[in-house]
Amino acid sequence: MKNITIADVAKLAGVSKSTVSQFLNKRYEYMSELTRERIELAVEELDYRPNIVARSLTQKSTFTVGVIVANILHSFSTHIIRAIENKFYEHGFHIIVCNADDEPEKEKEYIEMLMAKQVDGIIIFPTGGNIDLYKRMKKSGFPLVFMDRTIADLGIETVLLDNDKAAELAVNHFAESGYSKIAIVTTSIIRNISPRIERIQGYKRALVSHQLNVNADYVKTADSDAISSALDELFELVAPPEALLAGNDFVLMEVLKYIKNHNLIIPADVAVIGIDDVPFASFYTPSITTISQPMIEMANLAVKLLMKQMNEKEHGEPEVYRLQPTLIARGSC
Amino acid sequence: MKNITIADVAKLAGVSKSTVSQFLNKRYEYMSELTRERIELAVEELDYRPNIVARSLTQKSTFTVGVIVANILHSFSTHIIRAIENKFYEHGFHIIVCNADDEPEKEKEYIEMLMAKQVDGIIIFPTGGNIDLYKRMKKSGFPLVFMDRTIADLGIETVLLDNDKAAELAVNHFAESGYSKIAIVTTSIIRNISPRIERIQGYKRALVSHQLNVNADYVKTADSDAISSALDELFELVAPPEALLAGNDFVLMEVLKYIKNHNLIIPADVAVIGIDDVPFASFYTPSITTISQPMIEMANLAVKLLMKQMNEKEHGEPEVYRLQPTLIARGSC
DNA sequence: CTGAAAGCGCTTACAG
DNA sequence: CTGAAAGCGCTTACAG
Repeated sequence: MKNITIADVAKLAGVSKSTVSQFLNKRYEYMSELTRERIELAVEELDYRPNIVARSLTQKSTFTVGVIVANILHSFSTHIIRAIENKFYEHGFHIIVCNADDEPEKEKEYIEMLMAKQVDGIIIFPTGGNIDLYKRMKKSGFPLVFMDRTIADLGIETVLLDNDKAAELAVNHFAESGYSKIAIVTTSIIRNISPRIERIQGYKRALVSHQLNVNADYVKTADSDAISSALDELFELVAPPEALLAGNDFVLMEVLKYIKNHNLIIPADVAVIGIDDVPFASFYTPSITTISQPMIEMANLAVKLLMKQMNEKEHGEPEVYRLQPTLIARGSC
Repeated sequence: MKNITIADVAKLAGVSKSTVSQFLNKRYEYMSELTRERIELAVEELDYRPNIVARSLTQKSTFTVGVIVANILHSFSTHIIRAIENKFYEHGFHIIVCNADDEPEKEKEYIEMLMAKQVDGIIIFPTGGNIDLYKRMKKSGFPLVFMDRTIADLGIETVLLDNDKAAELAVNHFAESGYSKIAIVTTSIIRNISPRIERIQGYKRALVSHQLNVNADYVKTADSDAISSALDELFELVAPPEALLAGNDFVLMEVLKYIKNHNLIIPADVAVIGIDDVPFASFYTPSITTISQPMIEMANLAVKLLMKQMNEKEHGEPEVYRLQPTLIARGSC
């Protein structure tokens, strides 16, 4: 069951390996009709498939890129991965998906493994825990794009949501519906995960622009498993909030669980808006008003930027691209 | 910015490439303490990383496996991918995730690309549209495991849910709650996608065992976008069903949308059970009774079977493994 | 228009 | 205990 190689094709077609290689790479210009046909036949006959590993070794390109997501369980991550995969498929590239599980250590191992595997570039949802490594990659000119999260002063091209704006849209909507006691809940902000920080900033700024009080008690950050008790604290306040902005899909689910368990009514007791347009938003009761991210565009842009880096030796000034969120008004506010 | 290779290390350490290679592969037995230390230092000094592509070429193993899912948008697929990835990570393997998008043509391209890339094995959620190709792979001894769906008479190792049992659990639960007008809705069964067929069979068998009528009008199969009209037909029957078994997560979502749009009450107007324990089941109103698949075990088993095939030349008799579902009783029935 | 040769960066018998 | 040589399956100048 030995593999058939270019040598077998060459022998059968009665030409040299070089010529077969030219054929495989569709460089027909200097090839006689006859030669071409004979090779074509031989390839057919042997059902020959080029070994891409060997090709990669000579060409210094594996036609594979890595995608390391911080946490694959976010519906955002899954959708982005899918869109990235789709786009690269069009270009004949494969992606290797890695899940850092929010652990910088795991992220580091993945980066090293991917580079050892000679991937042509990497898209990372950075955990933020490997600054030195990011710097070294950047310095060595390795094609690299950040997604979803930005890290200050690194000069790495980044695609992310205009998070400030996302929070602002939500607060505007709450305010226009007459709410003034508006709280925000996000997952943990250790390691300064940028979207969370920016969403809180945007929330505060928007409150101010509506001449509303910024109440520190109304800003909660907690790990997934502690969100329920954070909500307890919120609702035990003398003046509990009447509107809740959920910072992402995890938080939204925790909020909805909490509301259900405490027999609260949306929006009569508390209005809700979630950032990330989760699949069930439209048929939940009541339907949930959400802020949607332009995921396809974000994915396509990241792919485009990475491809550009892979194709050009000269890298331009890296930019941070902030795409615009949209509010989808439904029944929860 | 030239890459540093084993030759650079050898030169710096003052030994041959062979010896460095021995070192890298941790074959220290016949190596003097001194040599080892010098190589260690040289590797450190140069920050040398082996090129895995080159290694793969000689070793005929890429330490990479492919996973082709029929449709990545099912929450089941995502969870399985995550668990597979986790398990392979432990073994030092990477996975390349491909999404066939329910298109046999795309599945075929992926299989060919993965094999050209010399992956060590593939786990497929088969679309069912490439029987000849599956056969050829099997015949050539290429490590291959099917997940979620089985294809008759192919002799390929398969891990899937006991689908018959899944439907039975649901029907039992409906019956015990006093329902007799029980319908089942699944996505399209063209190409004989096995879980759908088996779930319908299990449904029928369970009805019989409860001495209930098997009413052909109560069995609906339709593409995602046609489920809504299938439900119309169901509810326009002279004797509309009072209980609905949703064949998977897509169907469940369509069912819930439909129910919401028509102002029906669960379970008063219609009881609902969904196969696949979707994330929102526990906090939906009412909470949704579901049939849960043992996803982690299924993933781990598939990995184990594939690893076994990759490590043994002699393949034993391929088996079909059906894992057991569990019913999670909640408020919708 | 086509082929011989060198090279990509490793590993693997084999010899000493 | 260590090294020279061949080989993995391709591609790429270069020569003719």
